[in-house]
Amino acid sequence: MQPQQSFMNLDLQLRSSIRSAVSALFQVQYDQLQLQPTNAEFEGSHTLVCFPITKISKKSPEQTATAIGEYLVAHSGIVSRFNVVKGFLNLVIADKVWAEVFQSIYADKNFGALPSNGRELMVEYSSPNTNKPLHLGHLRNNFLGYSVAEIYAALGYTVHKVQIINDRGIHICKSMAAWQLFGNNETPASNGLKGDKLVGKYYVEFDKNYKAQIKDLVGKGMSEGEAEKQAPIMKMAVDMLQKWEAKDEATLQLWKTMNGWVYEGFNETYKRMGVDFEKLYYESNTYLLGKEEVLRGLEQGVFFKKEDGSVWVDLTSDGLDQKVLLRADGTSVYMTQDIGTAILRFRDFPKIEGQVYTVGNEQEYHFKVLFLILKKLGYSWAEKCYHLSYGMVDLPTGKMKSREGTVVDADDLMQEMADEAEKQTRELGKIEEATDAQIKELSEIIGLGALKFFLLKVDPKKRMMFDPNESIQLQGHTGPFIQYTHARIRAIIRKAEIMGVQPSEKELTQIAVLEAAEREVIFMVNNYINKLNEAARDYSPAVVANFAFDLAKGYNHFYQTIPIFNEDDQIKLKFRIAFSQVVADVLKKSMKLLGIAVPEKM
RNA sequence: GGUCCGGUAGCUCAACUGGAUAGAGCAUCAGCCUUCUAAGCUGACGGUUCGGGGUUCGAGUCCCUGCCGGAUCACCA
Repeated sequence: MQPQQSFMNLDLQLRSSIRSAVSALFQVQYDQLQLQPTNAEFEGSHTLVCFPITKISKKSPEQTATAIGEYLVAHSGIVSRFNVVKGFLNLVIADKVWAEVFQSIYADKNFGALPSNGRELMVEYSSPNTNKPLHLGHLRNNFLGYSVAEIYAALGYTVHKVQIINDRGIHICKSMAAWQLFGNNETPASNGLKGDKLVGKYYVEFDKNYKAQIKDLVGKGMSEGEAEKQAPIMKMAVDMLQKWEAKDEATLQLWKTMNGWVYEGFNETYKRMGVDFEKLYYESNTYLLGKEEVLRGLEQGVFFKKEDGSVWVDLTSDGLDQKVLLRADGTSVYMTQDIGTAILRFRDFPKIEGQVYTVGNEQEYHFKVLFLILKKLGYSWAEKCYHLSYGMVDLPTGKMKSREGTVVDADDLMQEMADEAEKQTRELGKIEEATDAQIKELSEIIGLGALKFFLLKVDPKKRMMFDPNESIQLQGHTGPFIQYTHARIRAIIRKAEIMGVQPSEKELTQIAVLEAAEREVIFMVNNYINKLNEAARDYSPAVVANFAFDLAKGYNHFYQTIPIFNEDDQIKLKFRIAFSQVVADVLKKSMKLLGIAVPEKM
């Protein structure tokens, strides 16, 4: 059931009218109505597909459609005209009905934000390793996860945003080893480098030396496989990992220090990205719980032990394979940690009905297995867990490879976008009285808006192409296009305020005739909640992004055709001010769900 | 090899989950600033929806089959 909405629900009314028509005409109860937007080439806004109804009506599609159309015009009170093309019944909603629809939206101060539905959800996103800085792939991840969380929140859910930080393991030990060898006690404070960048630098340094050592050993006649194990720097990293697990004080100290640098760097990046988290989980805190759970599962016979002492789960009956959960030496693997993390989260937030994991599609198998294991352990919520799987971000030059140095750094990219926005803002020179600081602030909004929109407009599950030249575009199907539309409307509102034009709710319904462009836009705005539901159902911010773009486009069409302030008719003038106001609000709200701000001027 | 995902205009993406003559943006070309912000608007050009079968009133969408690209099938995370 749809929650009660304070604005007039045209769709529901129309559906109910059509059902009445069908039952009156054909004496049959029919609920599977296929209602869709009317194609632009025909008159009308809503189209009823009548082919399926012919089975009931025992008439041709045209006759069926015509009969329903005539009935609706005579009895519904909302349909003023209709036309029939083949089996399609195109309905024209009366302008006074549109005016009422609009008025109810205008009057609803909370339009687009549903009241709490009492349900809780957790959304995990970001979840980086602590050995290198965030990159373009993380940007897609963060923007996606953040946006999905916001969309659910708008629909009345209480949403908890979290992440799991992979703070332990061989990767961070590699950076630690390299830093000890070559760091000369360098710190972010001593050299001014961002903490995550500094640690990342030593991760690269490790790899460089590691490769050189392997090459050297192979040159001395060692096999490649053996050399990978025997390289001194790798032995050092492995040794550190073991010391870490044994809680060696000096190792822990170094680990804490270097992770601390990384977190400082990450926080700066998150701040600029505009994302936030209610609670952070650290693998170093959850992997032990995972281990306990696995041992419990072992006792219960859910898992089994092999001769060497390693613990496994058998998923062959689910069409999957066997999977290791604890190594022979008792140490945990990635899966073990994720089991612990999931359980811990449900203990921390007992009211959540499920979790959304925003993680790349290369881990689809992992999550399939994870959810199955949790189910086997007896956690019923496992079925409500969802892997929000998204495709890789490709560069025109191909795949991003951190080892080949082809990654696009998140900080650099955000800076480039802001710089480009600033350049174009200054070239256009529209904001005459702006200070330098204001221009910087605006450029940040525009640059980040462009970047976020670019990454969010594509269906998450699809792999996407990131062309720097295209992403930096501020025209066309972009965030700034929508921001610009908003800014233009705000200029109109400011002017109306100066002129003292105050739309009143009562007058809004007095408008007799609407322009086509106005009808179209009201139709779109009226569809906003439907779009949010669709976006939530599909975990796809792209739905919201494309909605906002279409709405902006629709409004721009109106803007171009109708000079608002040339209007003598006060009712029309006021209606158009209110109408513009509503569009600006909905643009702002929908962009906010994408994490994108909209400026007052640009 | 098994499993999963994808293939739509020159390029980047849509298509309300089976509906009408498949739509936008970019690029190219032609128009629109003495009027609310031209980061805008209007038009033109652009398609065998990877190929081949099938299902039905109707298929980009569902089924089968082949081709191409990607991911995954680790005691890595």
